[in-house]
Amino acid sequence: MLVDTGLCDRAAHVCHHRRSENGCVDCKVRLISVCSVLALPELEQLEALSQHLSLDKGQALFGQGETASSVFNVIEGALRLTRLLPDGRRQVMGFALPGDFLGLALQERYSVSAEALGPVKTCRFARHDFAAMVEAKPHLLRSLHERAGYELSLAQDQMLLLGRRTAEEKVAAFLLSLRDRFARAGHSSITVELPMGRQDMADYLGLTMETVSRMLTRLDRAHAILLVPGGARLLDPAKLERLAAS
Amino acid sequence: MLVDTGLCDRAAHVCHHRRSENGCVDCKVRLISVCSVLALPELEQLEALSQHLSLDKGQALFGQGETASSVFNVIEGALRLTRLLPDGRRQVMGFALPGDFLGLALQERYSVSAEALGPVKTCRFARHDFAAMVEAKPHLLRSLHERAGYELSLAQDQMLLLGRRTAEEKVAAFLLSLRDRFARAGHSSITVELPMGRQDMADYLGLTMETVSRMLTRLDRAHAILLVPGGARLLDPAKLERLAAS
DNA sequence: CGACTTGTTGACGCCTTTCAACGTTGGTGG
DNA sequence: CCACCAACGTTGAAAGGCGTCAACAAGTCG
Repeated sequence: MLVDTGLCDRAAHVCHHRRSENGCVDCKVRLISVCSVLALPELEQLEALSQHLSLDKGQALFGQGETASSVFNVIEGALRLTRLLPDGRRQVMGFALPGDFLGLALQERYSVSAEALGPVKTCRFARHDFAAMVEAKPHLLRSLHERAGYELSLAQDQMLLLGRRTAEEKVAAFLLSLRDRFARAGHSSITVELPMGRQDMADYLGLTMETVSRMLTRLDRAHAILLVPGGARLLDPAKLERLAAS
Repeated sequence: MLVDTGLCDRAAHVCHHRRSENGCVDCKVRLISVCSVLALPELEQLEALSQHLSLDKGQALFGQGETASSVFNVIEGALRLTRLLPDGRRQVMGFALPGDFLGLALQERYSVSAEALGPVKTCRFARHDFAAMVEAKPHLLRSLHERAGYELSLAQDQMLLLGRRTAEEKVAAFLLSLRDRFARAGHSSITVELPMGRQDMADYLGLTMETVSRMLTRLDRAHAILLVPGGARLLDPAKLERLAAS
């Protein structure tokens, strides 16, 4: 698609050190990220503030309670967003996928911890710089606010799930919601990738690892899904919807 | 403070029909609502768009999925915000208290239903009008966005509670969080008012009414609280914090 | 190949739900 | 004034869903 893709591949290191491929214009997630509301000149302005940051599996991007010095756009890979109880019990608040923006509330401190589930590429901005840009561009703030509203709605879905659904319903609903999220990002497929482990799913759904495993095999045996390494094939989405009670 | 307070009191009905007391300037919740970021001339502008709306106990302000034609500021009383599963299971997403803004995401449709827990007074704006004002005043949008970030953080607290706390912890944490919310609104007291019924608490905490009742009496018998009609006196907040595991 | 991490499966126990009875409060009308 | 009723809350007994503990399987990396 682009002219210097070849060049970029050869000089991959330098390129990644600067910006995505040849800059924001060519960014894989531009059209599904907050950047999509920016015009070209604004995009260049943003690019000047950006900086690429890669993480390996398990690395933390930031921790709950830390001063929020940066905000991030996820370009590639997935992260889990978690909160901890003092005694170590963990709740996964969500999973960040390509196109997601981390720190959109622009608050002083991170309200969750973010850890890479696998290799991750992000676009980093100093919060101060980004906030200044937001201040100068109300439509960017508007876009951020829209996203915040969407996040709030997702959080409400999750509260309903955590409070009022059974284990089987939780797992079924989780698979469907993941499918929908991938579809929104332009990745429609009958096979849902599960970049997170069973424990992460459990901590997301308010269950134990064992129960998640049991429910997945139950759905498998009911021919609603087919478990494959690193994912699940949704054989019977209609049945899944019924089981999810949504 | 204002000249025609006397007049207004005598003509209370008309006044309430128009705006709070003598208008936004005298509004009880002005300093704790989104309006607090508005300068006086802006406040008058807002007042021109406002309209008072009162509800009786049980009345619905709006329903989930309905077109969001209005947004609201809660002036007096409390509402519950709920979502329903198709089979009738209910999750209370939160309780709106004086100073809270309903519809701050400014989305097309309401994501929850709102019902009055008792007599309620609200300040109503046509969403279109309010959105236009927000568009013209970035600092108002900024304020809305800050509130959205706070709401998101509360939602995360609740997800942690729903997913990872025991029944006793849930109830203890609930009492403490209610106390803190009243304190934020300037209503510090050792006795926490409980404007909602046991079923509403249960649907908020992901429990049954019976379990909530049992945990409350258990806390009472442990001398952590004292149950009183319509509320609870927090006898031993420290013990409560310990029991809440927060 | 062996150690380690991750996931699956089974047996058992407990916390919360379910079902049911009873108590309490407040409003209504005789 | 009090009987009556409905809504709300409390308490008990029993059942069940999910968690806990433990063994085992499978995939991964040195």
